[in-house]
Amino acid sequence: MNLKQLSHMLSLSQTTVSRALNGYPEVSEETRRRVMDAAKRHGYRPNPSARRLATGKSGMIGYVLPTGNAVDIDPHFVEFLSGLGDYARSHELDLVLSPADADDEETTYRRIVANRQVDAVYISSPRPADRRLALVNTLGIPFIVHGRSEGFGFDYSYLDIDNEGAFHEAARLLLQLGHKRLALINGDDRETFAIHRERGMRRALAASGLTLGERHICSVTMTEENGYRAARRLLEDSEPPTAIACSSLIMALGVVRAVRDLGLTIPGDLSLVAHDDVFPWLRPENFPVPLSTTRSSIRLAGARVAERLAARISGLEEGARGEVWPVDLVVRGSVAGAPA
Amino acid sequence: MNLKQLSHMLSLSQTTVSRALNGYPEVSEETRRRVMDAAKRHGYRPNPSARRLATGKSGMIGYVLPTGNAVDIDPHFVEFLSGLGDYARSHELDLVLSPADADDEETTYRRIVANRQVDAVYISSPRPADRRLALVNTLGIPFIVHGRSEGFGFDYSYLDIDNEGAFHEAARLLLQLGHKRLALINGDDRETFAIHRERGMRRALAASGLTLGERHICSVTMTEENGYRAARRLLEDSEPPTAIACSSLIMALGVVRAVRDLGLTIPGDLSLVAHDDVFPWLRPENFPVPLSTTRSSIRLAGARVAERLAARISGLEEGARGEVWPVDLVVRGSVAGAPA
DNA sequence: CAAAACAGCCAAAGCGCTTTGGAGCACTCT
DNA sequence: AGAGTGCTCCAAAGCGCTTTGGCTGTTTTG
Repeated sequence: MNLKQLSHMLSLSQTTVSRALNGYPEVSEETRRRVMDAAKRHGYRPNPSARRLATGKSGMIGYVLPTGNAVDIDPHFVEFLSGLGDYARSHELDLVLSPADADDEETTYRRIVANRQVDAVYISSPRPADRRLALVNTLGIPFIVHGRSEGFGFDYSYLDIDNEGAFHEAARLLLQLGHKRLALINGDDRETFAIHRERGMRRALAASGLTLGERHICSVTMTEENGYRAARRLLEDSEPPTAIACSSLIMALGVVRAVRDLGLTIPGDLSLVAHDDVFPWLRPENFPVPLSTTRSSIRLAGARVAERLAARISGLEEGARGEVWPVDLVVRGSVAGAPA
Repeated sequence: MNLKQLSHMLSLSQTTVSRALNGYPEVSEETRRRVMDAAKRHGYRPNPSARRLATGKSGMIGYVLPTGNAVDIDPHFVEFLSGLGDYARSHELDLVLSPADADDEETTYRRIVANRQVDAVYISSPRPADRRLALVNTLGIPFIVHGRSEGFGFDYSYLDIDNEGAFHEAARLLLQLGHKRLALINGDDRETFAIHRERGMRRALAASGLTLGERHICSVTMTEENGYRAARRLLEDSEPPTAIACSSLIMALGVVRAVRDLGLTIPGDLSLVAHDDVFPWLRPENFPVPLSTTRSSIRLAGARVAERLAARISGLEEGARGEVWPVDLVVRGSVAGAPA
C-alpha cells in the first residue's frame, strides 16, 4: 500500500493525502479525518526510503563507534544504550552505529553527514578541544555531547554530570573524617570527565591547605587489573594514602583485591569511595565492605540524550544548551575516620 | 556531485556511468576506466538514499534491541559489538539498533523488514523454539543467529560455541580431581546456551554414575549479586558442593565473595570454574585465586557474525549454515583435588 | 553474403515520497 | 461589478539512483 494507491482509493491527489497525513494546514479537517482514517484502516506506512530521498531526513540518530584491535568499547556504553533505547523505543527512533577506525573517525563523520544517514549524532567521552566536536560543528549536523569539552570558539549542546562537584564532595567527606593523605585513581586523564574529577578533588584539598601529590594520582583505563595495580603502587609507597577516590566500580574491584593482598582492611586502613555509573550487574552495596559512591545513572543520561536529540531534530530544542546533573554522594561502610 | 553531473561531464549517459561503476559487463574496459577515474577524481559517492529507493537495499545490518524498565542489556553485548565493529569498519557496513519493547519485539521486526531498513539482521540469546527465528524466517530477511535455537521445521544459519562440550569438559576435570558433589550456577535457563551447559555437565556426571541434584543447580540472570546468593545457598546446604561451575565471570565474582564470607577458601574447600567470554576489564587470571575458565572470545564471534552477514547479503553465503566453535578449557589455581 | 549474434551505448521509466506553483471556488470588500 | 482574499485541492516537478528495452554499428556464422 503506497501513497499512490491510497490517494487513488480516496479519489484525492497524492499531494493532499501527503499533506493530510503530515499535518499541513492546507487541508480541510474533514478531508484530513477521512485520509487519516483510511490510512489507518489500510495500514499505510510511508516508505522511509522514499521519504528520505525527498526530504533528506532519515529519522535516525547516529553514533560513530571507535573500533580497532587495541580499542575496547567501554562497558558503560551498554548502559547508556539501554537508556537511549528506553526513550527511542517509544518514538520509533533508531540508532545507527557506524564503526570507525579509532585513529580516523573524521572520515566516518564526513561520510554519515554527506550521506545524510542520520539526522543527528551524539558524541561521548569527549576530550578538551575534542576534534570531533569541531568537526560536527562545521559539518552542521545537530549533535549533543555526552560529557563536556573545553576550549572552543563556539558553544554546543551537552549533557554532563557534575564530576567536579562529585569528587569535591567525596574528598570533602574524607577530609572531614580526618584523612590527610588522599589519592585518586582516575580514568584516562585525556578525557574531560577525569580532568574535572581531579579538579574537584584538588579544590577540596586546597580548601584544607592540602595538595594531591604526584605520587597520589593515577590515570589509567578503567579495568579491574589497572585498579589493582594502581592501588598496589599507592599502598606500597612509603607514604601510603589513607583514603582513595576511584573513578569506577570496576577499578574499585581491583582496589579491594589489592587491599586484601596486602593484608589491609577497609575501612580500617583505607577508606574508599568510587564513582558508580549504576550497573545492574555490579552494585556497590554488595562489595565485601559496602562501597561509598558518587552515583549517577548513566542509563538515565542515555534516555535524556535521546530525548534531547529528538527534540533537536524536530526543532523543539535550539541553540547550544548545556545541562549538568548533580551527583549523589552515597555513604556506606567503606569510609571511616583516618587511622591514628 | 551526483550521477547526472558526472555523466554529463563525461559525455556519457547515466546508465553507462552507473553500470561502469557497479561492474556490469555491458561497458567497455576503456570506458569503465575513464568513469572510475573521473569518479575518484571528483570524489563522487552515490547517494545511498537514492540507491536505496531504487534497489531496496540499504547496506546496513540490523539488530532489534530489547528494552524496557525491567530489561538490562547484557554487558556481553558490548563485546560482541566490538567484534562486529572490527569487521564492519573496514567494509563501511553500519549497524542499525532498533529498540523494541521486550514484550513485543515482533512489531519492530515487522517494521524494519517492511521498511527495508536493513538488509540482514542477527539475533542473539535465542531460546528453544524462539519466536523471533520463526518470524524472521517467514519474513524472509537474511539472518544469522548468535547462539542456537531448537525445535523448528526449518534450518537456519547460526554461529554458536560448544557450550555443552565446554561444560562437559569442565565437569570432567572436576570429577577427575575426585569431586563428587558438583553444582552449577547457570544463566537464565530459558536460553539455549544455559540448557546446553547444563546438558554437558549432566552428561559428564552421568558418565561417572553421578547426577546433578535439584539443590545443586541454580538459574539466574548473571549479576554479581545473584552469583553471591546462589553460592551462599549452595554452600550453606547440608550437603554443600565441593566444586562449582559458573556461567559467567561476573557471577564468579559473587561466588568468590560468598566463599570468603563463609570463611572458606578456594580451592581448598571449593573448586571453581567459570565461563569466560573474555572481557578486557575483568580477567580470570586476576581473580584473588586465578580462575579456571572455559574460554571463548565473544568479540571474535561478533566479527565472524558480521563477516557472515556481509557474505549473506552479497550472496556469497547461502542456505542454512551452522558453525560451532570449540571452547578452550583453561586451568588455573581455582581447582584442586576434592577435600577429604 | 544475408542473417544472426554481439558489444557498447542511450533514453526513459521507474522507486514512493514531498513540495512548488498554481487553479477553482465562494466570499468579502470597494 | 470587479478586484481581492482565503480556503481546498491538484498536476507535475523534483530527490538521485537502477534497470528495462532498444538502438547502433561491428563481428561472427551458416
